[in-house]
Amino acid sequence: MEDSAHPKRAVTVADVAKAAKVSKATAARVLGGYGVVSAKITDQVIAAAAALEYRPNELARSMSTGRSGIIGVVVGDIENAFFSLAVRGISDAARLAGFNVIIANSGEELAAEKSAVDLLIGKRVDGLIVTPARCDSIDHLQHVRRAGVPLVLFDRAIPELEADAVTGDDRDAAIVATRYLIGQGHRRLAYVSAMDDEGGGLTVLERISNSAVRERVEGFVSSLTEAGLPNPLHYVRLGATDQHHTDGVIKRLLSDSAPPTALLASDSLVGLRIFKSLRSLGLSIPNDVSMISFLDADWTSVTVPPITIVNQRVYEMGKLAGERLIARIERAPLAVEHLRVSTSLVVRGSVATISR
Amino acid sequence: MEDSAHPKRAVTVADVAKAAKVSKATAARVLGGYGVVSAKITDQVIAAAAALEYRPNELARSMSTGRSGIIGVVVGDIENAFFSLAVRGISDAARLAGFNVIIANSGEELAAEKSAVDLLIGKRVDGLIVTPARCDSIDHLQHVRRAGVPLVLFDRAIPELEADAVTGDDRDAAIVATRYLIGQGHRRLAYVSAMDDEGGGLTVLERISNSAVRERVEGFVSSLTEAGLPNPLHYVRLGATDQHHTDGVIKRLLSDSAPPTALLASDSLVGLRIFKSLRSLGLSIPNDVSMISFLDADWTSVTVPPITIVNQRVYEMGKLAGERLIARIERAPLAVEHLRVSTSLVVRGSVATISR
DNA sequence: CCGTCTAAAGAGACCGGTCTCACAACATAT
DNA sequence: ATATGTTGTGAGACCGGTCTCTTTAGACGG
Repeated sequence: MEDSAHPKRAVTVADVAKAAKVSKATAARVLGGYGVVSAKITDQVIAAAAALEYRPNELARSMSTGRSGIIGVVVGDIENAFFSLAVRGISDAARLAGFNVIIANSGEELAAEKSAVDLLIGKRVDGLIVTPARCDSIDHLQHVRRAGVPLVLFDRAIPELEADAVTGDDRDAAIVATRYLIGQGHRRLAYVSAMDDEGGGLTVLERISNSAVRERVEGFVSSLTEAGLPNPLHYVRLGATDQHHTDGVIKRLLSDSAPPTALLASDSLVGLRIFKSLRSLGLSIPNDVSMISFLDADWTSVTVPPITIVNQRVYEMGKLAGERLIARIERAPLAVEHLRVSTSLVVRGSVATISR
Repeated sequence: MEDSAHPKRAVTVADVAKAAKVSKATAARVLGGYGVVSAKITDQVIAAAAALEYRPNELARSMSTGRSGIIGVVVGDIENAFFSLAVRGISDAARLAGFNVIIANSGEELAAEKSAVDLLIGKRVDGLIVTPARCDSIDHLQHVRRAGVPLVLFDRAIPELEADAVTGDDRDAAIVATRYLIGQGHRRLAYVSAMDDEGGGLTVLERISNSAVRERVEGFVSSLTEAGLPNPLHYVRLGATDQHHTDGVIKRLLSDSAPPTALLASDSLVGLRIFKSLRSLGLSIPNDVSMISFLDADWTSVTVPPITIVNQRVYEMGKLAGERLIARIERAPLAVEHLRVSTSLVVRGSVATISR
């Protein structure tokens, strides 16, 4: 009774050709929309195709044309609003140009990233957008370039790799946020990131294998230095990977003999965790401690107080990355560029003014 | 200077075979991991493959095996936390079984959904997970079935279509939430959804072409009826598609001669918009009006008051859908089932108790 | 020493498209 | 009339794998 009894060999051009009583080549010309065919034969073929419910096998098409019409995207974590917004931007750019998107999650793990890249290359994607988990391990990306597959890095740049990158202007963003805090009278500022905190014996900066975070920390540090504040790295903390760890990080920061009066959260997930940590400690924002988060996530505008944020135009970043990649796919010779999308500070209510 | 000068014809089994001085068939056996090959030759081939940096062309592989190892997912909007969580669940299930995921956005538009489905079928995905934008237009999905491609519907069921569906237990969820509100003394309850409000001359229920929303509204209505409350559809409103429209919907609801005392938001995006609407109207939750939202979105736990929600286990739903699809792909004969993932009410602070 | 059996390797068809080339039919030029 | 050009169609190679079938070589028995 099931029509799935016959595993239903798909209808091919040859089938259509036979039904329309023309050669396979002719049917293919009509169906593929290339070459020249008379109007009469065209109609015959189209009618036959409709009757048989012909659907072209894109796989076979890709095989002979060498183009798959797919762009591969490797992100850290789709569940993160940052990436889902970016993916949306990429998808929109792709759709506009007739490309499709295949997404792989790396979970910010190098091994997963490598295998995802390998797999996408295997699928013969026309191009690749990658958020590199680490900026210090580039073999697999080097291989992408050697394979001749267009590559655009997203959110994080790797100067040693000759590949386009689309990032936010992280250094500048951190500077603007930090200067703002200093301008509001803060003198002890902390920077909190979710980066894995593993490297033993390395300085904080050396441990940051993620260019976006590093640039921000550098901007943060340079602003503190510029303001003549001592020991700028003292309050830079990594490892806010989940709520539990964040609680620990925050508790330790605030039990310092001279605790920071303001916290800068490296992304909206960290920001949310910090917010919850502070709340569970019974601390009031901004009276007890001020904070600024990156990314205009949903939650930041509905808290009390609403959170002052660094607005990263992530959708635009994604769209730009998509467009750049497609440009590279369609007309190859382009100079390698690092595109920076500017950010802006959105002042809301989470920063107190400290009077001396 | 550029190595991209040579468009770098990819390395094939034939190349590896030549380098290893064996036949193409033998090299393919080693590289494809099938058949029998002596240890010595195996080593030769592997060495040659490594030297040439051979990467199999999955496209060609899929062509001959008939399996692509890809499952296609068509969602309404990846930017929506509901879908990105679901996609995460699907991806995890897929990865575990060695499948990859290709994602397409329908923007909840039927035309986009159709073309996405067609395209994925063209790519010869091994199976399809679709969130149907409308439950009353099923030609394209019927075609998926006729093409013999396994299909699982997500979030919304279509009984007329013989296809598996994974949804939340929407009816029950609405009943639990509604009864809770009634139990807290509320007598005038509103239900607000983001569904497009287009159909002229139809009753509200007829206009809801989305089974999840319809089930919820039905549950909502039946609970009101059960409690003996009059005119249960009076406060059911569609069209909260963006902030502006939501502001309008809320304003109109609350200027009713007998305004509702509690609002039920159909999803977390609507919930957030309602929250903002109420705030901009200067109304206090829950003193002036109570609300419950679907989905445990980030923002719901950090507002003041935190929002009472219906917890949909979306990740589990996604994972279940993925697993179900894969089961169907790998061992076809399975009865069609509608799997419901139970939900639960998480009571927080957005519902007031009304004493009479 | 020959025949048989089996393991390992090679030859080549096939998947479903694209695309080059050959060829037929007819129009136009000489 | 033949030479040349144009247009539409057919035949078949090709993409890079898989996989079936055939062939070769070595092991073993009698």
